[in-house]
Amino acid sequence: MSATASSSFHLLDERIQRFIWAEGWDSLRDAQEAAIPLIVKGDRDVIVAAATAAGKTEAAFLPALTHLVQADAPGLAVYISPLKALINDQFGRLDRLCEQLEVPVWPWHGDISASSKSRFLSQRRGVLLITPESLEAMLCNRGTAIGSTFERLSYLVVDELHAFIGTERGKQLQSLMHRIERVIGRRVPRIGLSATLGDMGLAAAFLRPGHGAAVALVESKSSGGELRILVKGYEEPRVVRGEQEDGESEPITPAQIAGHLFKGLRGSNNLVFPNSRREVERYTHLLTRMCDAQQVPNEFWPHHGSLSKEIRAETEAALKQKERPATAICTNTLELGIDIGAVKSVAQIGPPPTVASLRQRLGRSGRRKGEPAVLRGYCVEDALGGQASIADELRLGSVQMAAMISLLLEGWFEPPSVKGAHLSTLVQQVLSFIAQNGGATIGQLHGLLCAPATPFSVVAKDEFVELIRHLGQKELLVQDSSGVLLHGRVGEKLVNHYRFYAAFASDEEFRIVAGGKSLGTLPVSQVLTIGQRILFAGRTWKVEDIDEEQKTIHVSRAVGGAPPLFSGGAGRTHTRVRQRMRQLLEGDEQPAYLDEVARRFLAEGRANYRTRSLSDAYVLDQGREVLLLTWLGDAANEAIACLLRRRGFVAVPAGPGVEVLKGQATLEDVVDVLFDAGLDEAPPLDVLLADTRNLQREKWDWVLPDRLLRKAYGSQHLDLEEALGWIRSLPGNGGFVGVSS
DNA sequence: GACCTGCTGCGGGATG
Repeated sequence: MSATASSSFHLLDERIQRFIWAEGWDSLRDAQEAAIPLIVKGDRDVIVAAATAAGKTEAAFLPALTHLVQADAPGLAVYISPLKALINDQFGRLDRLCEQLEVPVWPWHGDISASSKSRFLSQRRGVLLITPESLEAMLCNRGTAIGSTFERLSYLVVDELHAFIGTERGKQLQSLMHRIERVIGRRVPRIGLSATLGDMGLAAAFLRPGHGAAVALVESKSSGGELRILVKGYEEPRVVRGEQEDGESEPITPAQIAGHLFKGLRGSNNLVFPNSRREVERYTHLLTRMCDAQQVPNEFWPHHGSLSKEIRAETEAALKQKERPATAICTNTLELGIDIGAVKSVAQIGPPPTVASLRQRLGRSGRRKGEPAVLRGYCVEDALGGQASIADELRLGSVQMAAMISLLLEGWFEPPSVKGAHLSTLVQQVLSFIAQNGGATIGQLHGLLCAPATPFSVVAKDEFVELIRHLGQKELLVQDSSGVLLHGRVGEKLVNHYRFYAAFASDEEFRIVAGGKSLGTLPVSQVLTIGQRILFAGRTWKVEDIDEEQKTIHVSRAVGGAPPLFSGGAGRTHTRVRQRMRQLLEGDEQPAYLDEVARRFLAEGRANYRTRSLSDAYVLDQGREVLLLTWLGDAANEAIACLLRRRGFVAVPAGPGVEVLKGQATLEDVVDVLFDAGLDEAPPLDVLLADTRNLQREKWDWVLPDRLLRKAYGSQHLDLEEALGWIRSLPGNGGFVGVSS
């Protein structure tokens, strides 16, 4: 490390400089160079955004540790991570450096012993590595000790900031940091570490609500290397009725795709993303069977959230070791965080959930200098003919894949959605603060959580009062004679269980056990019968017994069988993606990365788009239903559906548009009502959703009063402004109406 | 027609 090359190096403590020499690092990365002077003084909030493996952790900790060891009294830095695995990784990396500095490092999460935790509590100095849930538990259960525990706190470091923005857990994290600062009576510098973000302003506003403009921003300049892309199309033949008498017929394209993967991926490390756990099982099964059939060692390993820790660890170990090549078939469990080394290529089967997610997945490939990142895309479309749907005719899956790749190449990806009010998490934070403080007045709670520049500042005073009253009716809260709020009968029970600490809900699941050995878990919503065959961990099993008390399914090995269904929610597609899809269908651009079949899909989509005159027509008459083709994102389509429902129609968002049941009405009636909706003022969310049921999505939604539940849902899921903007921009506004059938 | 994350305090009994 030369003195002239780096000015930031000299800002670091001498012992840290010696450590860097000893490690043999030739230079500081640009993100570290820029972040050190901003962080070392410990007087401001900073976001460091850089691609994976750019040394973000060091960018935060080299200056933060310098500050800690040079302070008059021993200080404390708190590092907050979304994953336990990441805490364990970071502990390994930090502990060696910190040992030389005589700074203790304390991992703290659910798997850490109580004795280690109490040793930290007696010392209260060094670096604490913790999850939001463990921090919640600490505030909840050790309320009176919080002031002294964090007395010497100098930094709050948030890792994987992008994974928190716009989520229930992110809202919880904001509230936890805020509550700690309130107890110790001063602001603590917040350091956010993130993958590159589209909108740094949103991230800054998230890190320091109300004062985002004052957050210092460091963005790594290191540009992405070369990217090689191949997208292959596969056509699934139509199933002729009568051929499937002995049960479900298996589709044939997965075996073809697996064959291509087998040839292309063997001999190197890769990740395959088929978008669902069920498909992970399907492809792992196909690929391991191919290894068996060719009598070669297996190179394909499954990884998803329903698999046991042991099976996942086996896959991670296969990827990490260097002796033999390994490919993981996975869900987004391998998208974030844990270090699995560089992979040669990434395969994406079907369009990815979002461009942002595709980008994150590709970040795992081509990380060594001079090596390109490689993306293999696979598109499956049903053969046309007979009763093909509009989605089939327009080849929407393939068009979406091409649209998302073209946006990726332009450097665009979805900004995080930060409009959600997350009132569910407000309920949790009210209950938690009462536990911490041994009771609270309504004014105290409102001032803490809902005042300007707090995490729930969108909640008005009257709404907060309504919420607290409702929590009283539900026996979550009671008021004592002096007006202080305490936990009610139900609240007491819920707070005094460890499930309370997580802000997000989770499905109840069955354990799957074979011969006494746990294989993993399966969501409880799934219907199962004894004797049925399921695919799990890449193998076929027969269900022997279902123990509802113990929530356990006992299985034995079996041959053949249909894969089990996993429960799931709905994806959210952004308007920009839908508009690029339309642009692709209207234009004649030929993306070079499409193979012959994928090119044919695009050509067929374009031909059908023209035949139906969809450049002009936005109303498609489909007999009993009308399809309004908006080419907007899901949030706007859902808002349009709500506007029509308010006026008596049955309407649901449907891919690139909104499907409306005609009922007794005519197509012209539907269009009239649509224009009518565009003339009105934007209705408040609770009015818009007045007739809609089943809005509960988050953990505490079940205790929200109806009006606030609608507000919470609407703030997160509807884009009313965009919906009204679309209606108002329709051609002629009552004049020309495009109809196609 | 999706996916992921996380979790305490205490008491009882065994062991050094």
